[in-house]
Amino acid sequence: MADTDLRERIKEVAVEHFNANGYHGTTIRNIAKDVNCSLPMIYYYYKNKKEMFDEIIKKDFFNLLEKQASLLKIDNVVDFYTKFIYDLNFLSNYDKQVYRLGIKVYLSFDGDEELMSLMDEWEKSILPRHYQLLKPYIKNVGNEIAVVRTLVHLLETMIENIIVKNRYLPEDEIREEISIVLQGCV
Amino acid sequence: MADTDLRERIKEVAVEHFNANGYHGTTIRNIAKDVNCSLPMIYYYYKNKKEMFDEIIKKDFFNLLEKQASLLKIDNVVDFYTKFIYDLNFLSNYDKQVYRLGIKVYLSFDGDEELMSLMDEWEKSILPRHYQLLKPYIKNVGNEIAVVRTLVHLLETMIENIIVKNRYLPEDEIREEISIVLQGCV
DNA sequence: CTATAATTCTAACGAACGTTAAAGAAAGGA
DNA sequence: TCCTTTCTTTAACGTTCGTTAGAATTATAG
Repeated sequence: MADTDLRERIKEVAVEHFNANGYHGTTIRNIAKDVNCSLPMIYYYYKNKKEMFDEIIKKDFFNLLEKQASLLKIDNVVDFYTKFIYDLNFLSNYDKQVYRLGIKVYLSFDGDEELMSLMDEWEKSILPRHYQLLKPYIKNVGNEIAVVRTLVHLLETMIENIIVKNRYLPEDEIREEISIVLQGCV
Repeated sequence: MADTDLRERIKEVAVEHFNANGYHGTTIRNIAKDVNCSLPMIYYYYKNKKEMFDEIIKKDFFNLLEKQASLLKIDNVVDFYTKFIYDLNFLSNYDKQVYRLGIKVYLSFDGDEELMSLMDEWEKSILPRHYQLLKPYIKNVGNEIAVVRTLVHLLETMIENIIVKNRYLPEDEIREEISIVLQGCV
């Protein structure tokens, strides 16, 4: 086992535990047991429980979000958003769990004030980004902003179904729903 | 203070704590401190921590859901769903927090397997109920089921915004989004 | 081979947890 | 008045928590 393999392994197990039991329900001892290492090893690689949780959200979750956002390049609008959501089905287990944990913090079901405000900032950037993306392709009048807002809301629910409830969403259902929202606009 | 006033007060404070800190992050001592009673008083009225949590979900949350569902009577479809969501803004603080806690369990962010499966049953009833409600008013062909599904998904996000993120959703925004989904069908 | 640095362990610390025993106050009917 | 039931408290139990001290082991470099 190489240098930081154990560190990564600890974090993987921690993500599972934080997901299953929440921050307070997760114990360092249980993590160590599942990793098959001694308890103080956790403290060798991480300053404490809180810094571990913070690293998962601040590093891994936001990396994931940025990676996702960077993929936002449009050809056909419906095709594009369908693929965007559909691909979430095939994220790695670790990425899914990090994503799930992030959503948990986003909904202020876990984490602390600091992480929450990071989330708020991110959220504020969502609508403008999608509006800018869709702008060149929307031909309708008047209610474009409402359409983008509705679309983003719909995307949120679908993301939650895949990531949080761990369901498989078939491509045609995704396409159907996106088409309904965008019908006549694009 | 009457007979069961203290019992209710304890539950109110408990709901706040479960919401803010999760099941494991909530301590009986902190509840007692906020209620301004001694620690064993909690055990005088509730068998233990778990039964308290269970009562909140099984009694209060599901009562709330049923009360909401019983209001589902349609005149004008868009008006109706708009009002349905808009009224959530004005739920009492206690009802909002119970609702929030229920959603937390629904997303399996808290609670246990038993509560989760209760939620699953409830969830299965959602789509058929809305489909039956909307059926007489939908005039479109082919994709009615997808429209209902999309509508329910949209409703979910809006409920989450009001209840979980504790935001005020203005009536016209709600109406706009519902209209976009239902456009041409109703 | 030896010394230094990087890992990993056993053992324990104080604090906080859920829960309960046991007894004191308050209230109400006889 | 006294007795019984209902409410409320102080004090403590055993357990588990996050965290650390300090020593043992392993790897690395000279």
